[in-house]
Amino acid sequence: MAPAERDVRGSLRKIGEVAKRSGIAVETLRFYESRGLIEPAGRTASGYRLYDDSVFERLAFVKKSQAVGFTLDQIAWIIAEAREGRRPCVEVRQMARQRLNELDEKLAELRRYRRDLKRTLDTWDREGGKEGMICGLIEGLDAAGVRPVSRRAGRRRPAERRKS
Amino acid sequence: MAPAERDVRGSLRKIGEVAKRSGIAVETLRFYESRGLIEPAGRTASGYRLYDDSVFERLAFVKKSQAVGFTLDQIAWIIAEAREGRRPCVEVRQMARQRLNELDEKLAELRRYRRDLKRTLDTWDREGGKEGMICGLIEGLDAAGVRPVSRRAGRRRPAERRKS
DNA sequence: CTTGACTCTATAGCCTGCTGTAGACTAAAG
DNA sequence: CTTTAGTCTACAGCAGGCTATAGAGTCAAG
Repeated sequence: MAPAERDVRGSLRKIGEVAKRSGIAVETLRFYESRGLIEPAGRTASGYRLYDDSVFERLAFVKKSQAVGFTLDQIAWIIAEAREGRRPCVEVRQMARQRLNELDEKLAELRRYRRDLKRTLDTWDREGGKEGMICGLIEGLDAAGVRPVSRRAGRRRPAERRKS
Repeated sequence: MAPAERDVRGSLRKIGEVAKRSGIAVETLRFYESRGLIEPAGRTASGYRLYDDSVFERLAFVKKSQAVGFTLDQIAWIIAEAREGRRPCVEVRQMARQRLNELDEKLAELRRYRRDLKRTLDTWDREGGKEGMICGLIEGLDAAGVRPVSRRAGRRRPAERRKS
């Protein structure tokens, strides 16, 4: 069936084969192209994209960068820099460090959150729900972020209070 | 000043006051209404929403539920159940347990991820980047999720990204 | 030649929880 | 009465990374 079943290295592949071999969906590949992440080596007369094997390295680069936590925009930026002959390694390192910080924050937040949730569940298991209009389980919790009628302010996120 | 500066409990409040007191933006309150989370006690002749103080309890319920990690749809479901006279506590507990599981998975994944990233950064700091077409820092990493044509494949996780 | 898999472009939708805009009306202060 | 802040509805947009659809053209096997 597949016309390029032979594993000839160096041959040009159509998008479907690249998709199969890379495990990345055809539409995603086209999407990546639109985001400046990859580019076919050329096109057939009828417009089919043709890729050489370097696309796999490129895709690996993209995946690795995603694994570091970079956004597609960041990755596209890195690739564009490289294409213009620059070596964005310094910035890449900086970006990665920032990711690590964000990650630590997120991790700490998630741990706090998990601890609270566990505590909540344990409490529920021990005591069952108290009475409540909807579900005492929830209503028995401490409020976070809502001040019921007369408490001082204290927001966690600067997401409110703007005028248009 | 504001017409309802007096703290008369039991009086009806317009949406702006509810927003101020709850710390939740006006548009968000309307959005919550559209999602079945809250409802005004009534309307003025001219169509202004009027809330009694129970809205604060409701909003607290919503916030607490969000803190447990429930989606707005889940919260709306819980509220709807309660409105039909049922006590969805059993399901709530189940949902919370599931959240805890998801959370543990996510936490484990994030920890692995952080460890890898840290390792990557340490390596970079020690060795600097090797040569590479784009940035040896990244290209020196192990692929995960992409099989570059004929090298040993990646690891267990099937091309997963951490996502919300 | 027919069939069916494959590819093309362009565009819209998904997910979640909001956020913002336009255009019109209402309320309260001065 | 005028001004200005508040409110109304309806709908679009955002972030991020895809995913899907429509409608048309292409290619190779049978």
